[in-house]
Amino acid sequence: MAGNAREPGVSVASRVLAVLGAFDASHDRLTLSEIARRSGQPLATAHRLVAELERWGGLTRADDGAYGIGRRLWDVGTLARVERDLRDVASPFLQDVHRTTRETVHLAVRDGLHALYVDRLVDRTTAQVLSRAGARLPLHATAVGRVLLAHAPGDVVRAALTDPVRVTPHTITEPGRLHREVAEVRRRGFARTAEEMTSGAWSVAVPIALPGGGVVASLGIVVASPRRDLVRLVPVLQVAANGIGRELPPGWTPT
Amino acid sequence: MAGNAREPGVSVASRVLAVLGAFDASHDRLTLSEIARRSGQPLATAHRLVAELERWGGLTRADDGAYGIGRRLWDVGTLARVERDLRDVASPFLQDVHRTTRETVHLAVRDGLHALYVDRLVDRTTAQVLSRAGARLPLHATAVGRVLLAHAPGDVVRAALTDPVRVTPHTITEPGRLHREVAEVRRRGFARTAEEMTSGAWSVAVPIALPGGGVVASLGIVVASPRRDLVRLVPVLQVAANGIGRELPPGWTPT
DNA sequence: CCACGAACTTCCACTGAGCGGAAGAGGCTG
DNA sequence: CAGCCTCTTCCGCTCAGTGGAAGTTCGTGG
Repeated sequence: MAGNAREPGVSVASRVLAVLGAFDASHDRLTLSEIARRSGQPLATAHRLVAELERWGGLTRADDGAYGIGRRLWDVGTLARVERDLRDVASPFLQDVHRTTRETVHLAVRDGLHALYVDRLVDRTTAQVLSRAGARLPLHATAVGRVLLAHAPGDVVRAALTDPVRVTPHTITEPGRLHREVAEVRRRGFARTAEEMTSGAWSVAVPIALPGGGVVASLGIVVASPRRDLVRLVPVLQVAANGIGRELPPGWTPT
Repeated sequence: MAGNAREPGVSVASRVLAVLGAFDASHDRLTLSEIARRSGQPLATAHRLVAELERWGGLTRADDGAYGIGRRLWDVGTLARVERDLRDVASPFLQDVHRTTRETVHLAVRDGLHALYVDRLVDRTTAQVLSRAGARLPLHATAVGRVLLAHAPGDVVRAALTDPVRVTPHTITEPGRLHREVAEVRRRGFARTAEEMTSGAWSVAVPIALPGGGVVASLGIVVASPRRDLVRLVPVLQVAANGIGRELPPGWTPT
C-alpha cells in the first residue's frame, strides 16, 4: 500500500538540477530538509538524489550534516569555456589596474537582466563591500551594469528599467531618469554610481569592446569614499579595457 | 516492437553525472557523439540528457554544434565553499607575492594523488607555461605537490611515489630519491623543482599551515629561468603563507 | 548529380528505476 | 520524557526513461 501520487512530467534530470539550483550565493550550505524544501521535492526523493550526488563528488557533506557544493562540480564549472577565456585574458589587466589604483576591480558580463561578476580583485585592507566572483547584481544599480545596459538590445533595457529594485536609499529607481542615464553612459563612454548598490561604495566602469566594436563585458572600479576625482581613473580603465578587447579571440561572445 | 535492453542498475542521476564527467581539462568542448562515447551511453540517451542540461543552462552549445560547460554550472561551482574560503583569504596574499616578485604564483591543495591548483596569478608578459586554476598535476613532479606530499599521510606518499610518471626529461622518477627529497622538504620547510613538470620552468613552494599546525595547502612560485637565487624568494612565500594560515577559519580542512 | 557516411534528431511501446508516504531512528529542548 | 525536528530506510505501484530504428541534415568524393 505504499502511497504514491508522483507528480507527472518531471524528469529525473530536472530533479537533479533542481537540487543544484537550491544552492545560490546566499545559500551555499544547506541541510537535506532545506534542499528538499528549496527544490520543491519530497524529502525522500531529495535524500536519494543528494546521496547520489555526494557519492559522485558533486556535493560534500560537512560534519554538521550540511551539504555544500563539492570539488567535482567546482572543477567542472572551471571548464566553462567562454568566461574562462575572458578571465584569462583579463586577469593581468585587472592586476595592472589594481596595482596602479589600489582599489577593488570588477569584471562583469551581462547575463539576462543581471550583471554577472566573472572576476574581481580586492585589496586585503579594503572592506569587503562587494560581490564575489559568480555573483549576479541588478543592471540598473551598478556601474558595470549600466555600461552593459548601455550596449544591450532595446528590449533588455526596457525590461531592466521596468520597476527597478531599490537596493539602498541612493538607488535611482525612476525609469525615466535611468533611461537618460543609460543614454548618457553610451554617449560619454563610462558609467558612474554613488552608493546605489552598497552604502559606502562609489564606482565607475567602462565597456570592453571587441576590435569589431561589439561590447562584450565591462570593467569597473569600486572605492570606499566619495572621491571627487573618481573620473580620473576612467582613462586607466579604458587602457585596460582596450587591451582586453584586443586580446580576446576575434568573434568572442559571452555565454 | 521498439527494441529495449536497458542496462539495469544505472540510475538516471548517474547518467547525468556521467555526461558532466565526460568533460575534463583537455576535453572542454565535446560534440554530442563524443559525449555519448565518453559517458558510455547510447546516442539517443545522451541526446535527451544533454538537451535537458542545455535547457537548464548547465551546458551551452556553440554554433558549430559542440557543447561546453555552461554558465549555470560555472556559478554553481563557484559556490564550492572550502576552496572558496581558501581562495578568498589567499587572494590578496598572492597579489602581494606577485607584486614583489613579478613571477607566476600558485596556490594548490592535495586532492587524492594530485595537486589541485585552486588559484594562480600570472604575468601578462610571462609565457603561459603552467596550469590554469582547476588543473590537477602529479604530486611528485611539482614543487607545490612535493610540499603537500611532505605533509601527507604515509600511505598517500607511498602511493604517489610508486611508479611516478616521467613528465619531462628532468622529472625525478626513482622512488628512493623522491622519498629522500620529500623527507628533506619536510625538514627544511620548502620544496624546489627544476623543469620536472614543464621544460623551462623552475619552482619553489612552501606549506600553508593552520595555527594549530596542520598543513592544508601550498603556495609556490614559478620562474622561467634557472635563477640561482630562487631560494631567496622562500622567505617572501613564507610570510604570505603564514598570513594565509592565520586568516583561515580555525578548523579549516580542504574539500 | 547522386551515393555514401557521419552526426544529429525524433519516434514510440515496453518495463524496471524511481517514486514518496510511512515508519523508524536519533537528537535537541523545555 | 513528551514533543518536535531532521534524517534514514523501506517497499510495491506505475509512468518516466529507455534505446533501436527510421528520418533528417550536412559534407564529401566519385
